[in-house]
Amino acid sequence: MARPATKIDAKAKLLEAALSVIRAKGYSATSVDELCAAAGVTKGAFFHHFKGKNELGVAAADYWSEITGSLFASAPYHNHADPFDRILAYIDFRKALLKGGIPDFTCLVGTMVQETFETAPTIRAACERSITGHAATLEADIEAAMRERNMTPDWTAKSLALHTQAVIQGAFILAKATGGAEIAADSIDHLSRYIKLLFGVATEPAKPRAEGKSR
Amino acid sequence: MARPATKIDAKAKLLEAALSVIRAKGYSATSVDELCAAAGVTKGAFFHHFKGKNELGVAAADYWSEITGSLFASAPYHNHADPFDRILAYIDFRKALLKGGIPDFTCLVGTMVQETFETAPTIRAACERSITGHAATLEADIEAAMRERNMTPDWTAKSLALHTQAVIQGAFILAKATGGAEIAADSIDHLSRYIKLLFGVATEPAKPRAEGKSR
DNA sequence: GACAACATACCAACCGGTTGGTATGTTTGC
DNA sequence: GCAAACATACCAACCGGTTGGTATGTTGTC
Repeated sequence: MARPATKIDAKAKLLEAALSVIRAKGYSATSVDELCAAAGVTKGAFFHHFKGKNELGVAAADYWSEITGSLFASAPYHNHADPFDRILAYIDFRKALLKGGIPDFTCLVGTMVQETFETAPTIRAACERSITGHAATLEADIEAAMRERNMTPDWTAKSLALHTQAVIQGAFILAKATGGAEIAADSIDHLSRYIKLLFGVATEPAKPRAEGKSR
Repeated sequence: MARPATKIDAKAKLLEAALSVIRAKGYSATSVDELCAAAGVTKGAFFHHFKGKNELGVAAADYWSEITGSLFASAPYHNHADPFDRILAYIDFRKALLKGGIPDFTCLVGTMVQETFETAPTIRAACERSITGHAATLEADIEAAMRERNMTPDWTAKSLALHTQAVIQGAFILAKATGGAEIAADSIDHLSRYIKLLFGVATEPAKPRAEGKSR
């Protein structure tokens, strides 16, 4: 057993603190001292578990992958029998997560990679793993939906899966810029509409072209 | 005439330096000293022109709006007679800008707002102005294209204009995460495809549904 | 008693910002 | 028309606080 059990482990508390503090203030603006204060541990504990701030950054990104990985793995959208329905339910799920304060629903690795892509290669790589790894879980459903319909489009399942992540990350930026989630939700609606159109599902009350004007 | 003429103004050099340094390292990680060194001026000059680092941030965002504003205003995509063609040409133009190093084609305000949305309201507001202002230039063409086709969709021109910005911002994040522009280009292709589908333009070699399986 | 898990105390470098100062206009009173 | 008064643009040196990081304990567990 070995675990002291009395305490929830300084490392875990530091990682948990990192998620909230970095999402609110960004990676560079978050100091080690502040992280320790938020976690309720001392600096000695910090440097006992991490060689330096960058290593904490990598660990935070990996921890984020774990947390979100299990959140999405156990999410109800997998219950749909049809893979296409799972894709749409996934997007609905992402939209439903846009609740609470902005730091609460935005993405840790999306925030971190913006600041570190040039200066901290190990953090950049950890963020890449997190994003592409999550996209890969979607790719399978997209591929299945394509196969089911015998589609041979000029795009790949992988690029569409990554596109969903781009839209979501971009929606977060708009939310941060405007100070609210409304525009982000609209953008995710557009993503949903796109995927329905791609797979040939009618969405609109659509009365396209009524009078002349062909194009 | 009065112009010192000998020098190009310390303020202008600082703003120019801010664009490149902040895009590469982020706002928080960029120090005033570093900015001064990159601009070739002293700290005294910095604080003569700006009350503090945050004021420089606001000025940099406004300067970014100016620079990009005139870049897009004079871009050739406006030459198309049909508003819908202008939209597609705009997106092509954005894709064509994905050249050179990542800090060279990514967005200053998209980067800055991620770090400052909670801690520096004035910078956040300046970034919002920049993004929404740019989106507004697109909105007019979208509205015109909708009117031309007598469309009454369940989305607005404004939300679609902002969605294009979300996709582009998200594409930048993917570029930063993967260390290359390829995935970003793919995502912009998806955006182009979406808009064509929305406006009822066939894009694909598309052989949707060949055998049974209706849905 | 050895070792992991912490805490305490401390440091040199760097941070944003201030200081007192100079050099060069520009304005205004006479 | 010219000099005092003021304004602008900039600079080098410096300041106190904060930074990431280290060196050295102390404590609890096997």
